[in-house]
Amino acid sequence: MPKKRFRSEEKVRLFESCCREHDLKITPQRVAIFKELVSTYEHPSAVAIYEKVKRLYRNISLDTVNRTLLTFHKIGIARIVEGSGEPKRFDGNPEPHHHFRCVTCGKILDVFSDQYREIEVPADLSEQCVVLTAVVRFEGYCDRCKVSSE
Amino acid sequence: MPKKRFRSEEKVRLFESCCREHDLKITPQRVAIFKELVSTYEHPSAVAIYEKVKRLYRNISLDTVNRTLLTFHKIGIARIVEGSGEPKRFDGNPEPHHHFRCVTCGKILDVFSDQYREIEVPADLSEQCVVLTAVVRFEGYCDRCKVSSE
DNA sequence: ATGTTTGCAAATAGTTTGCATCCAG
DNA sequence: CTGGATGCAAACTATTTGCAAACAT
Repeated sequence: MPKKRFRSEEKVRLFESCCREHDLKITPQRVAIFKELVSTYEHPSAVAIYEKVKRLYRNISLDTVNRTLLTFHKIGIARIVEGSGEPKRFDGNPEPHHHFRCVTCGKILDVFSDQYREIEVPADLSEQCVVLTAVVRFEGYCDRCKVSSE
Repeated sequence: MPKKRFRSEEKVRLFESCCREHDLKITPQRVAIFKELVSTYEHPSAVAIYEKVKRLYRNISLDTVNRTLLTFHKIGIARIVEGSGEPKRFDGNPEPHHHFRCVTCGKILDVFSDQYREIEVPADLSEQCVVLTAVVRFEGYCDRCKVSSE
C-alpha cells in the first residue's frame, strides 16, 4: 500500500475528530471535500474542488462545496489565500508599506515598519519567478473589534 | 493657505504628467478620483470613492470610477490591497508558509522560507490590534508567464 | 477633427440565502 | 427521531462589456 494512502487516512481521522469537537456531522461530502483539499498544492477554488469531487459524488452541489469550505475555514482547517469576497480596495500611497486587515469589520490599516522595509526574496523563488512586490499581510481583530471577540 | 492644499496640488501635477506619459487624457473625473484616492488612508472601495466624488460631479457613474481605478492600477498609481476579483482560493496546508501569486495567470505558489518562518509583529501594531496571522505575499510573473512579459 | 472617455444599460461571475428533503448521530 | 446538512432555485453583489454621445487634445 502506498505511503500516500496512509498519510491521507491519518489526516481524515484527524479531520473527523476535529469535526466532532466542533459538533459537525461527518458526511461523505465533507470527507470528500476535505480529502480533495489536502491532496493538492494548487490552492483550488470552490469550483475546482467541485469538479473533482463530482466524479465521486455525481450530484453534489456547488453550494455544498462552498458552504463546506467556509465551514472548514471557520474551524481552522482551511485558509482563504485569495479572494476575500470583499470588493476591491485601493491604496494610493506609493510609499512601501504593509497592511493589517481586520477579519471582522474589514478595516485595513497601514503598517510602516522598519523591520520589513525591504523584504528579501527567497533565492529559489526569484530563480523561478519575476517578483514584483513583497508585502507582509497581517490579519486579526482591530482595536474596535477585539473587544467583542474576547 | 493650508499646507495640505499645496501638497495636493503638487500631487495632481505629478499625476497629470504621469497621465501624459501613458497617453491618458486628463479628464475632470480622473483628477477628482485621483484626489480622493490620495487624500485618504481608508483604502476605499470603488463605491466609497464614487460616493465622495459624486458630491462634486453629480452625474459621474460608478463604472467610470471602477474603470479609472483599474487604469490607475495599471499605470502604477494605485494598488489593489484587497479583493483580487478572483474567486476565493483555499489552502488546506496547516504548515506556516507564504505565497507567491502570479498577476497574469493567478497561479499561487507556496513559499517555504526559513527567513520568514516566524514573522515578528511590530510592537505598535500588536498594542492596537490582536494579530492572528502574518504572511508574506509575493506577487509577480510565474515561470510560465514571465516569458511573455519580457 | 478624431479617438479616447464617459454614462447608461445589460450581461456575467461568484457567492449567499431560503426552503423542502434527507440523513448522521 | 431530530436537528443539522444537502441540493435546488432564486436573489444578491461586484464587476465587466457594448455602445452611442460627449469631450480632451
